[in-house]
Amino acid sequence: MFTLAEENYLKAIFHLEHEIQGGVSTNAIAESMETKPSSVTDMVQKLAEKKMVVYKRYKGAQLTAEGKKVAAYVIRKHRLWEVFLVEKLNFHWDQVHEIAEQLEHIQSEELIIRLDKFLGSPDFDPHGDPIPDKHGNLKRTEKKLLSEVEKNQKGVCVGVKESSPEFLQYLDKKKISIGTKILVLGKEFFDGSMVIQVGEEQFFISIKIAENLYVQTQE
Amino acid sequence: MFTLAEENYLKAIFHLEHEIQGGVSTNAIAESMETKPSSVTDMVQKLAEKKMVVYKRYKGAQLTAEGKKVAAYVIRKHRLWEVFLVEKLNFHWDQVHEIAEQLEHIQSEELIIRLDKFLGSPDFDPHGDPIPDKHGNLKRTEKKLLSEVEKNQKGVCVGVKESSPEFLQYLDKKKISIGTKILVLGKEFFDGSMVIQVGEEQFFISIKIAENLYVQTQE
DNA sequence: TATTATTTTTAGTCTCATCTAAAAATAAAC
DNA sequence: GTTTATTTTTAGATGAGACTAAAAATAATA
Repeated sequence: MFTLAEENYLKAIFHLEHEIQGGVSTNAIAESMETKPSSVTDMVQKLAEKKMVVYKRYKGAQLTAEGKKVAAYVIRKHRLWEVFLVEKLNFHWDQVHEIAEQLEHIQSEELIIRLDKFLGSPDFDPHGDPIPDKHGNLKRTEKKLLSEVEKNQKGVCVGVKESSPEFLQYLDKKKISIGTKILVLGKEFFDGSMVIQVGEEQFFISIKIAENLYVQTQE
Repeated sequence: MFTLAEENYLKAIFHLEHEIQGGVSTNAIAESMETKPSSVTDMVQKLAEKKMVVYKRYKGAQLTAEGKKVAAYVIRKHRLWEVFLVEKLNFHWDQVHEIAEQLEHIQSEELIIRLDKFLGSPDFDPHGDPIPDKHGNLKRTEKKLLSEVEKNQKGVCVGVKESSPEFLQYLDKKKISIGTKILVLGKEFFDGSMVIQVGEEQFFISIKIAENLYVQTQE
């Protein structure tokens, strides 16, 4: 169907389209993929022939509906594998990206159907990013930083922004992991520190913690 | 380290060395890989430069110690993934080969260490083939067909020779799967049929069944 | 042993995905 | 509104890995 390189380009363009609006520039793609602009031009032209992107000289590339679908499916595979690596093989959040980069290119629809079921059809990966469904649709994400949550509001931990070993160890100690419910009991204007409740425990956290933890708030 | 193509060649040569003795011929490799002899010559020369095989013009190729190690590791990965697919994702024996062909090339030592542990460090894959250990050593295998097992001897089912859906369904019905202990109660010279015991059940099987089931006999 | 037949290798070509260097188009600055 | 700067594209080259067709070495046969 698609080569490894083609899939990587589609994925990169998909991500860039969510950051910047309109056509994605050749240079932007080249930078995000650590390759040369001339290589990007070649590949984008190839993808245009395959109707995966709309491309006009000097005007950048835009994914077609079909291109979006393919890209979202690659991302779906990537994120499902990340869940597998963390939940089943006990990898840490920050160790799984490179491996998932490889696993995302395995070709087998059936494999992904079964993997998804095996993992309990998760909606988020270990970094808190939403997993596209089989049709390429993303769950509308209400993901925000814990520091943005108001007093007396609840959130479910869905990932981290920074993932240094020290931070992850801190979270382990405080029994915070994916799916953990967090209630904000108080918020100090002066330094942004918070008092939160996790399970039965109530404790103080600094702004540094709150700014590096993603939660999904109940709507 | 090694490209996908290189790994596949090493694997193919490894398998062929176990079938025929001495150097493996260019033609044999080409046939087993469904490629042309001229392509094989090219690659074998490349592998010889990398000291993975010993190669003399017109004399075939032979794996070096290092080449054997690399090949065995690829096979180890392949078979571990097959166990994962069958045991965890509930694939059938005959559905997993193609997917494992892809998964075996994922590069991450840590992944395989953890996958192995997750699966309980299995010694055999779902087809009854032994899984090389991390050093590339194969468990000396006493694998034989059930039809070769003598009266009053026991064997542990380790795989199937043929794996048609009908046969697998038959085995399911008789509650025979990997790890099932089978005792041969009687053997008919005339047609090779047998009476065997599986669990508490005793029943009759034809030669056709016995010739397609691999067991490991206790030593 | 001379002569076929087979196997294996060489030589040259092709595609994919990348690169460098140079040209062309667009954007920014004076 | 020219001129400079930046971005993007073309042109040509490279390395992997495969192929076809032809040459060379080995094996089989008369």
